[in-house]
Amino acid sequence: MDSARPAPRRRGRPGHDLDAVLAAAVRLFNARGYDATSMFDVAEALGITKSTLYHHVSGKEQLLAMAVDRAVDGLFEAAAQVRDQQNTATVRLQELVRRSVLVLAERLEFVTLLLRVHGNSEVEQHALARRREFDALATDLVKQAQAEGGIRADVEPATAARLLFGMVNSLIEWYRPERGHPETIAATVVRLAFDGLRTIDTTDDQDEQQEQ
Amino acid sequence: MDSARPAPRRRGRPGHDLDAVLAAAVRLFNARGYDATSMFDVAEALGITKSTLYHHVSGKEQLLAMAVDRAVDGLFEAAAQVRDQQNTATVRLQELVRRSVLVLAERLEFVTLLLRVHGNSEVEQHALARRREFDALATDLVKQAQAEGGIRADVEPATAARLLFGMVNSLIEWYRPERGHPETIAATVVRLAFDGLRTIDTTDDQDEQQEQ
DNA sequence: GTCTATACCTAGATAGAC
DNA sequence: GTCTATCTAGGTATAGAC
Repeated sequence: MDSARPAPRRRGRPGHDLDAVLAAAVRLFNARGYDATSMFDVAEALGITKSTLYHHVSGKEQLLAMAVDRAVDGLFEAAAQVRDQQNTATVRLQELVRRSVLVLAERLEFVTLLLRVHGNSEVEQHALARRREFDALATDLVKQAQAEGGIRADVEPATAARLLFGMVNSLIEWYRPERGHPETIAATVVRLAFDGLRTIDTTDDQDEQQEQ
Repeated sequence: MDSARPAPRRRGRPGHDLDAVLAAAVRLFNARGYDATSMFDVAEALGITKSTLYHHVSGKEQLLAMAVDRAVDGLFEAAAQVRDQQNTATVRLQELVRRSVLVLAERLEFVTLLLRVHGNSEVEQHALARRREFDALATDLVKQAQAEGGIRADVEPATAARLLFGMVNSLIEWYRPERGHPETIAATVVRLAFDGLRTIDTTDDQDEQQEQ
């Protein structure tokens, strides 16, 4: 469930389990790009040969598929949790942003890979389709929030949604676990997105924590 | 100076000029990724053979270098224009955001390529270094704006700058010329970033245009 | 300025021994 | 589960004729 470094290694003796292989692959895919990373590179990072790597996985694409699935699943779990809430659309939109940030932070490497997919294969096209699904869902929530008067209506819903989640997604470029708790950064993103950068005079949000 | 489609073709008779070659290459690099695009693909898009392509350019990396240079140059020109203004840091930050959006929109394909570089070669590392320079410059402006009380000080300058320009940069994922004038989208980004999504009661900004 | 032909290399993936 | 050896496809780049 986690992409942590130490590699749990379940039972096989000296062997690497699938999670360890995936973690090493995804790390390289993100650092150099999927296409620029060879199966030799992945094998080398694990201290094994290419052939041994192929004993663990069916091919390069399988690694990509597993990674983007973990990212997509996380995002849709967040969306499902938000959908089942009994709040206003505006609050649910805030919640979706917050939970999206948490997913990004906790599955950072998987989401990073997802957001860089081009559509060059069936696997990549499927990933893009699910991303579009998520975008549509977010846009719809923005539309509802505008209709109930919770957020400004002078911006196209699709535009607002894309800028909003563009800000969220930009986290993959610089967020690292050392830079603070996911919950803290999530709160910062929500605050900035909804209240803006400008100095606020009337503070209706009392938890003014200095970030990090 | 522009990356327009029709390809000026200066003098050589049936020949392609460098700008046309670059435009075709960059379009493919963005659509499939730099590494996933072969020189054959570029040649095919131009209706010539690989060898002929190599008559025009020294190699694949030269195409990448030219593209990212156009992007970087645009961003630093914007930064230089802002630096020479006699405004408050807050207004200059707004101006940097606005002009950055304009550069993104006008050099969309070049900037897209720039923002996807990994650092796999000298060319890419140089591009990354210049991006970091721009980030530092933006962070500094945020710090100044906070010091003069123009924007909220309860967020780390580096965090605010990265989220702010993360929103700006996310434009490359969805902005297309058909979606509206660059100036319009730039105004929307500035409004959203500085005033937030939340409904505003007191409108101190009178140009409330419905976007697109 | 464009072509055909090709050198040279690295990629993904497999065979089969241990 | 891991290895060495190898197949095959496709990549960048060049030589040299027209």
